[in-house]
Amino acid sequence: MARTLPQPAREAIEIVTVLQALADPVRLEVIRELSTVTEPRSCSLEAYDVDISAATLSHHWRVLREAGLTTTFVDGRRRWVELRRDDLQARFPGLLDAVLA
Amino acid sequence: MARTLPQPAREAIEIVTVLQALADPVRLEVIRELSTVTEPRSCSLEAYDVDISAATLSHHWRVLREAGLTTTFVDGRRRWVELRRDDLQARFPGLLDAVLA
DNA sequence: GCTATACTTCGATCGTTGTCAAACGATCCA
DNA sequence: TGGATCGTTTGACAACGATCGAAGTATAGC
Repeated sequence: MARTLPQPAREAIEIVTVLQALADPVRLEVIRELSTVTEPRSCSLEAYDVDISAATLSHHWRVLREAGLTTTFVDGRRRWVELRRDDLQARFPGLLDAVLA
Repeated sequence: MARTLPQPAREAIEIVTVLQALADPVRLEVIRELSTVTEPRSCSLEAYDVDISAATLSHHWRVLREAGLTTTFVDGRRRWVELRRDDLQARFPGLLDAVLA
């Protein structure tokens, strides 16, 4: 896990941006799938139950990361995504649980 | 309070639609202001701290109502809006609290 | 070095949406 | 009945955003 792509600090995460990021069926789905595991998960298209191109999924990862919902790790050619549970819980307690319930 | 404008039944409220409705700064603001009172509140522009036209606010009330977030009552020339707290709490427990906190 | 791999970025398309002014509809009241 | 008021709807426009294929970038492995 070489480096981490740029992402907002915990205090810089904005509620409107988070809601905008969650307000898309594809992103909500991948966030749900991310929430079922605790370790980082592969970024790749095959790992998710969505019917879009790799380019589009890449766009969604960026939106989620820039909104502060996920962390992306780069490891060679592979990328890994992880939900920022703690940061989100600290910033907006209960929000993620309510959305994913 | 003559009639109530059409709105989705509790079971028909969708999470993505609710998130889309909340993911706008103006709508989030008026929802916040609505949440500070328990009775229905006036629909009129002067009653809210937003910098838009009456036509645009009217559009936002429609989006919120159709998403299932609010109920609109018609009484003569006046309209009143109310947060659907119970329906939202039943459908997505904790969501509204988390968003408004 | 070369080539295959894994994902991103670019450029373009096209539907969606936030916005306003103007027109409209309904209601109240003199 | 005729205005004035309150709010919606319509029509138009610009900005945004989801999407894709193609080109680009970095890395692994030979």
